[in-house]
Amino acid sequence: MTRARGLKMTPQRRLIVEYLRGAVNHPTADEVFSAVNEQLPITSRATVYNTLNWLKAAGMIREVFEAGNVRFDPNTTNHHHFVCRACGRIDDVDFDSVGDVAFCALPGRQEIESYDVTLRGLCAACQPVA
Amino acid sequence: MTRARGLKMTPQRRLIVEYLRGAVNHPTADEVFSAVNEQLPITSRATVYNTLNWLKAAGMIREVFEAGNVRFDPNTTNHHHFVCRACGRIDDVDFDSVGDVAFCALPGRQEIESYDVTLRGLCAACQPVA
DNA sequence: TCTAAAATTAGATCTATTCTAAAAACCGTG
DNA sequence: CACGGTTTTTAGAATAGATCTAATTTTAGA
Ligand SMILES: [Mn+2]
Ligand SMILES: [Mn+2]
Ligand SMILES: [Zn+2]
Ligand SMILES: [Zn+2]
Repeated sequence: MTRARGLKMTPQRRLIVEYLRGAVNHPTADEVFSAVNEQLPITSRATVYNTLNWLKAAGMIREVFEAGNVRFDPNTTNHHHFVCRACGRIDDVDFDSVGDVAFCALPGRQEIESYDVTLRGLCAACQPVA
Repeated sequence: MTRARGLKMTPQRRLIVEYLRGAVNHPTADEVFSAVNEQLPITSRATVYNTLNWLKAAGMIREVFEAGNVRFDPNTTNHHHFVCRACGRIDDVDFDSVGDVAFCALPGRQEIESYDVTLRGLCAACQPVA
């Protein structure tokens, strides 16, 4: 996740990439900004946004949109998501955990290249107490 | 789609609801604002946003997030979406056009209540010319 | 070490949305 | 039909997320 592409390595970029590598919770840009600033307290928002955009363009992270928020996903493998309606957490769901989606009889002449499934419900922690 | 819920009917609300009823393209708030202002040129953004939020709270429209934009969906039936990667259009995909999604072996103890599928690719109009 | 190119910064700007307070419209009642 | 309390609308201010800018600093190769 750290290969350069005509880019220079800097402490800011290193921290952003490291934070994303460990992130399991689809952080927002602001969460990345806060985390990086705990280590390097003068890091600017512009650098965080620029770096996130470059990583995205380089295909090293993805964006996830949920509940009107833009979040970043360091997992670039083909996978799905589970969203808890109570706490809002977004968990990865392995591609193979969901059986092949069979789409047929689509109205137009679309060419389907990929798909993703969003499962919604209550996560384990938000389950009512029996 | 026009039932009141303790709300008064006004020309602005009527136009917003009518526009949404006919909308097939998941309009943004600004597109609703523009369309309504062609008929009633002094309608304010605040009214458009307020009305959209009420309709959403009343379950008469839904929100769709794609490419970082908030869009509104007058189709409240259970359905999926197709997103064209070239032109960005979002088409409804009937729930029955997609075979049942079988999810198994999920990591946690989530309770799945619903799911939706986003199909991605090229729409008919954006298909390369053979 | 030197230097050109690239990156960072603070703050300005832009865009989408919400908030606010005053004016206008609505509608049941007299 | 006019009244008056309540609801709604409006313009513009305020807020939040994201991008842009121009000046300064850093990087990394020679
Ligand atoms: Mn993910
Ligand atoms: Mn739809
Ligand atoms: Zn939860
Ligand atoms: Zn298209």
